[in-house]
Amino acid sequence: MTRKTSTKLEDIARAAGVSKMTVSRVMRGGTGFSDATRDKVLAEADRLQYLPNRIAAAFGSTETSTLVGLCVPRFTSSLFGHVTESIQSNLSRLGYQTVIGSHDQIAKDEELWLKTLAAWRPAGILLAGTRHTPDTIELLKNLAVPVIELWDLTTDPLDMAVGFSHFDCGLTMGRYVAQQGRRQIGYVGAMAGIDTMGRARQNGFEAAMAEADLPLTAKEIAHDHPSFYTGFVGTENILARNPGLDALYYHDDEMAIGGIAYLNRHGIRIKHDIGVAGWGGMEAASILPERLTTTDIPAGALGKVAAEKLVTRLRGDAVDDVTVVATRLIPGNTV
Amino acid sequence: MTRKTSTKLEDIARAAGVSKMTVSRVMRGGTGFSDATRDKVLAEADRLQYLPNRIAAAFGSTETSTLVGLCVPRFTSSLFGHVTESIQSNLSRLGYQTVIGSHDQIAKDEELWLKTLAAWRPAGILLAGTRHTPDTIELLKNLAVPVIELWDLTTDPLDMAVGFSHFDCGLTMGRYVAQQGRRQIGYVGAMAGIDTMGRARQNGFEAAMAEADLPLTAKEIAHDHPSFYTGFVGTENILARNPGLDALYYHDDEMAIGGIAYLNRHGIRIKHDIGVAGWGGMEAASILPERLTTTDIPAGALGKVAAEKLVTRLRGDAVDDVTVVATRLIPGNTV
DNA sequence: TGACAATTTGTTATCGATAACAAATTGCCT
DNA sequence: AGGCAATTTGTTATCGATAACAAATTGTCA
Repeated sequence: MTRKTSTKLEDIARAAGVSKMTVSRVMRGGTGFSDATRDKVLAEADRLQYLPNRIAAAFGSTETSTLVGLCVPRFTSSLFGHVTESIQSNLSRLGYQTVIGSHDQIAKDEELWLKTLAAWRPAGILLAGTRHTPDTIELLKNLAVPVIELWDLTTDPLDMAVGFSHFDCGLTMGRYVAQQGRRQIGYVGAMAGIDTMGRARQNGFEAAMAEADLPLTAKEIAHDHPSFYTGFVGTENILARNPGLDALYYHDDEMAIGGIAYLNRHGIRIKHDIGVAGWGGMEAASILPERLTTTDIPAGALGKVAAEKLVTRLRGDAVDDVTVVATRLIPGNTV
Repeated sequence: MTRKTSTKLEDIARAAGVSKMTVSRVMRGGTGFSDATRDKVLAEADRLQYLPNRIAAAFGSTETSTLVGLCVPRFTSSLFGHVTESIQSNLSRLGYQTVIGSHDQIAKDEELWLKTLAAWRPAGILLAGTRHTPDTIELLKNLAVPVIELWDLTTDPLDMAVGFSHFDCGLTMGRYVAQQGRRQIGYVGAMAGIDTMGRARQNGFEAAMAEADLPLTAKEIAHDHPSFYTGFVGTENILARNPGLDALYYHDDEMAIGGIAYLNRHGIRIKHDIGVAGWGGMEAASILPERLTTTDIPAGALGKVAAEKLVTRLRGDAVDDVTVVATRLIPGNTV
């Protein structure tokens, strides 16, 4: 069997004239060795270009896996990009490595990803979303590691959760739009029947309509992913069927901006003729002549909180099961 | 020492009445066992809810690490989001797990990330960029695993490369803009002194200007990250200093769109008064009333090629050192 | 049927670190 | 100096799989 020949603890131990257990202790930086020993060992490790072997370390112990799994719907979304960036950099800072997966809202794909990840005995798991297959839930239970569900707090967490209520986002926006005097209000969505969180926002929005005795006049839910184009076309479709609409709530800002592009191109004045509200607080909205009415999501903060909460738990300290991240309605000037 | 109690090969072996070596062979799906044995073993594995232990497998062998490292500048960029998405899904399909890092154009951060990843003895490494510290290069050499540099082909690859020439992107666009009759041309960039690839595009662009005997009239290179806002402000600055400009080439589409927002807000007509060219082919450009003049980057294809190339090499088959991914100038209607 | 090849199965050693415990050394106090 | 505690260091067993080789079984053909 051909073996790697890189420096190992035993080589350092021999060179420094100590046992490899002592070297192990020094390398892990705890206590239980004299200053002289530490200096000698570190000098030899440096000279021999020692590269720690975490596979062997994880194998020999129960506690030292530093891999953390992160599964999101997709990395091409601006919000998930910020979450990923934040989680990765914070976990890295705390000494963990991030193993990623994406499921595109297909719970079975999350399960398949989790199965391969589980073979690596990760220290913890972060899942964006709350819809899981029964096998996923059972596997997570068997793994017995901390799990944080990100993004949505609509349902009970499996273990821990960091996020906010999408229902409340929709509810709050719905109340705001109604309060601005809009009466013929439509919803333009995406990923029909697949995206539970967009659906939760829609439900919240409809609840606000019901409160105000305003039936949600129209809905246009595309089957595609949310995108500028989906918003553009969705707006075209909903207005063709419902010419009298005076406000539109979109799945997200990207679609809202696409919708605004449609409205601009057809001489329909934003706010004056029709109100537009988005969700997500994406930077792209900054190019609009008027500030977009939307809900700001602190994606970076969410990732940071999640990473720190996971590590706190891994270190054995107590943490709250659920952390709510504050979202903020940005009134803007488009409704 | 408290140990995990999950099912191991030995448990299956005992239950199925065979040796654990036979179970190992069956689980890995090769040959060297009868159909009857395989069925018996798989049935027991299923009944006992066997979860493979890749840490032990990787430890016991030289060949079975399935972790692949991916380091990009940041995950919040649309293009890198697409690359990440594509690499992750393709590596996953081929049986590998993706461990991510981001360096935000700081070579030292890439090195630190690589050092922690190296401890996991990854099967391969994907790096977006070609600027590395000496220690990074030495570590990669010692690791002796396939390395693919993504994105830029301007310099010689360390091992393998998948990408395109940023210099050529700038050169081609520069020639196009000059050919459209523009004579007073400015460049609006970002991450001054940090981003080598944006710089390469700028160099190519300037080379085209020199060819056409057009000195690049003005440059405005922000220190910030590229963003809509950076493009907005950069445009304001460059025009304040150079009112006569008749074309602007931007670091990327995001900045170009920000620039267009500025121009629109000040009644400056795109194309008629001033030409605008971007880079990247981002979807957000689809909201513009006219199609943006830009260079389309096939980020998804690039990721797929890189993932497949890495795996081909890992399987021991021959691959080309360098794969060029075709970029495409989109004439659009803004220059 | 016998001989030899091909296939299937088992045995033993091993990867590189850590846990648990034991032993040796050092420090501190009276 | 003596005795006890605290610190430092070493020894042994072990994690769960795979590689290499050996043995047993099955298959094939003259």
